Amino acid sequence: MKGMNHAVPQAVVQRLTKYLAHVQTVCEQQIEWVSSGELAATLGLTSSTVRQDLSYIDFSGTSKRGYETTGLRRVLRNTLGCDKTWRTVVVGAGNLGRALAQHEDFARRGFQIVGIFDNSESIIGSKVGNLTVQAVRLAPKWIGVQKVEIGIIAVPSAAAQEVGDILIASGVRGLLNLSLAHIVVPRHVSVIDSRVVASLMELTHAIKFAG
Amino acid sequence: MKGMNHAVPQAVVQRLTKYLAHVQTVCEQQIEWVSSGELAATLGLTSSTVRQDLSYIDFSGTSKRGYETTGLRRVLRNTLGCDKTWRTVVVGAGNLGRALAQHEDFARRGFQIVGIFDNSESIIGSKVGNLTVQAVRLAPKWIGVQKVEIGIIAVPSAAAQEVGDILIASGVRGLLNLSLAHIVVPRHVSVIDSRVVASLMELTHAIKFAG
DNA sequence: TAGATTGTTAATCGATTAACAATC
DNA sequence: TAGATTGTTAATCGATTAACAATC
Repeated sequence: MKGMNHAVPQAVVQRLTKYLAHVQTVCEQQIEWVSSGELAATLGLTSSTVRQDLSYIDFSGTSKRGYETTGLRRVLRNTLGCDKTWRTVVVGAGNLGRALAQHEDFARRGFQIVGIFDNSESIIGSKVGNLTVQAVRLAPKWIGVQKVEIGIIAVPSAAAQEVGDILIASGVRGLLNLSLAHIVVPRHVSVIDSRVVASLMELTHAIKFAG
Repeated sequence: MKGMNHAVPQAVVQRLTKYLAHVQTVCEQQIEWVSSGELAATLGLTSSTVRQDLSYIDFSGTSKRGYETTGLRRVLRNTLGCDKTWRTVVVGAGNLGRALAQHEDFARRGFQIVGIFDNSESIIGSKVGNLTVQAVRLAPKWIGVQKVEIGIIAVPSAAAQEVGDILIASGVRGLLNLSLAHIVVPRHVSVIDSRVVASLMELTHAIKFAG
């Protein structure tokens, strides 16, 4: 209802990605309607939270029926920005960087990996899928020419800030940081920490204190 | 101070992983003391939040000096469970699964990948580092014998719940879910969603509404 | 000692949940 | 119509921040 009022809390944005994942599934099953109660039960939330969350997006439900699935999918995709293609580069062509550059889920959601960079002479020039690993020093010019919008940082923590600075200076608008390091960025750039490794630590903490 | 009182809020646990990353760095630089103000400035928090967070762990600071770095590192590692080795398997030997199985950061933090499984005949038997990809049907027995504690789910979303059920029945205590699917688990098992793909959506949402 | 920094309590802020009138 | 479900307001809950006495 609030539509483009965009002060959507981060906690809500995170849940929107979950709603989209589920709505995508039910759409594929040709199911036409989904209620806040169903979404809540599926994702372990309360229906109140779901309705509150969906009030942030520009889409209305229907009394007695719930939310029309294809419409909800469209608006969630639009709100989350995955209704367009985002030109993306990966810096760091180690195991993780190479894997992400070829990760199908990224392409499917509109994240098109158009380049991959590394600093190691032994890796530069090698192939990753259709792409050839380029030297990091070529990145700034190339990113500008190719109108790259997103940079994925898949280098060791010690190099993460430096790579971030290069990407930002080259004009990317957002960074996905896969390292454990905290990256400082100017206000006009967005960063999200992927937390793959940190997640495992959260998991072991939880295991230690579970039944 | 509260020590093993373990109702540590998830938001706090997430920040503890960040404190550990930074404390690790300063320890390597032979710096002996770190204050709540420094930690806050580095990570973009308030010193109040840092002190409140550290009050959950069994470690005290010193007036006028702050926190002794190697001691803080030890207690954070212990609290987060990365002071021991966790026997871990990966299910799904696609790009992402293979990359994670070989990811150095995991090994460095004590997550020892002892097995990798897949369902595809064309992948079974192939090598991933020192490991050989095994058929998923062999997982339950193998996991029991090998005393595996953690399972990493790197299969497509549609198969994630089924793989989770197999891992849980085999006796793992925690799951790291890399798929976009929501996984339902019994109370004695912990799950953390890694959100690599979802993070990119959070990022594009942020980019759309940034300056 | 004087001053910096902790640990902790109280105040504020924000997010979740409950409740219910509106509605299809 | 009757009943299920939304949208929204108000109440609750929890997390962050401010403030300050204790302390080294």
